[in-house]
Amino acid sequence: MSLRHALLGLLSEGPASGYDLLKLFDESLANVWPATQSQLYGELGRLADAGLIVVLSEGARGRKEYAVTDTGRAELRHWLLEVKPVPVRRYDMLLRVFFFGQISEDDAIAYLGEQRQEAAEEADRLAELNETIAPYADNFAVYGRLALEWGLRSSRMYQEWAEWAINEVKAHDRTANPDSCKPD
Amino acid sequence: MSLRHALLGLLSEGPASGYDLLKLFDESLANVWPATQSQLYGELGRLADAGLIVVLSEGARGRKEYAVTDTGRAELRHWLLEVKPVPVRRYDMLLRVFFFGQISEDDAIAYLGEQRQEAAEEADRLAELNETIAPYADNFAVYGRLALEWGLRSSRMYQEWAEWAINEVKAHDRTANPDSCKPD
DNA sequence: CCCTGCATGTAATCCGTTACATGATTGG
DNA sequence: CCAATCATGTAACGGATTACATGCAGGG
Repeated sequence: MSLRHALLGLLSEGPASGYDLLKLFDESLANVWPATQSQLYGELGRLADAGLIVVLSEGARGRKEYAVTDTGRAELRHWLLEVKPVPVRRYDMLLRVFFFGQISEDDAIAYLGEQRQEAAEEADRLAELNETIAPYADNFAVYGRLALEWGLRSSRMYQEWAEWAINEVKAHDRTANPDSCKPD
Repeated sequence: MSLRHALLGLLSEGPASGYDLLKLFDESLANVWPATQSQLYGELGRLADAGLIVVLSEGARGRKEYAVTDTGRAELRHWLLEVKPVPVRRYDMLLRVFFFGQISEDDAIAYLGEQRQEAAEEADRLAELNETIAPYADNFAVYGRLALEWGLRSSRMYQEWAEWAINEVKAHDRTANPDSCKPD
């Protein structure tokens, strides 16, 4: 149920409409907790029903501006301080690695090479993003930078692992076929 | 839809029952793609309906032994070679970091310290697991080791990041309150 | 006047988790 | 004979994705 806390967190910096929040999500939280429009509006309704947020004002085109209530702020603090984060446990990419026995070693190496490449591109993308953030902006920028650094380190690690794994597969290949000789 | 491919992958090393597969899941795939018993039996039924697997034999206590069909093997290969892995994009732990503005800097540091600790424990756990795997066992062991190495590098990176982030928050604290002086 | 952007909602479907439910076999 | 293990299934619920559906307001 982290979407609700993400919304409470965003609203805790100031009132916003569903539309505003959707943009905030896409700008800042997309890399750690994506959400779709329909999910977002649904959750806002439920948050309002639960009294964690309220409609501050209604504007043009049915625009509703929401603000966090004290109950909502308390819930956010509770989640931040007392609820243990759930570690990620599903890696489509690694699952395939278990089944490398079903494809040729060349195909396995090609797969790992692609992963290496994607990780490198992700690292570049994040490094660039890092440049565009003003050094001392709002709270989101300051703390978002910590998350961004995580992404950078993560994609670098990913890249290095893929390089290491390619060599492992090649070594395994040589053990299995000691007479064959393939070019790099 | 990776559960289905995980099942096809496991079955591609030899026939097994739902019960067998459940144990295989918990032993080898739990860290990259967990599955519950009820999910597994449901998916086996759907795979059989779709003709990707067949019931080889029925044993005692209603035991059904499944085997992959050629269609199933083709589907597995297709998934391995042509379907791009979906990158993980939801990090409960990092989402909280964005909202550090809502808690005190000491609380933020405590949070990061816990994460550092958990990462260290995970690294130890995986290092130990690495020792228990026979050097040249079956395909799963050989390639599973690649995934395990990923986990090791990942938890080390996580740990180092948390240490770095703690210092960042402290530095930010000192910028905000230049006169205060806290013990480490 | 029309297109773009603002703005909100609903419905269908899938995947995953938790809990419930049941029964057969085997070893001590 | 009893407990542990083998073995399979169903039901309820929640969260996420995709697609559908609608309509207003402002600028060119």
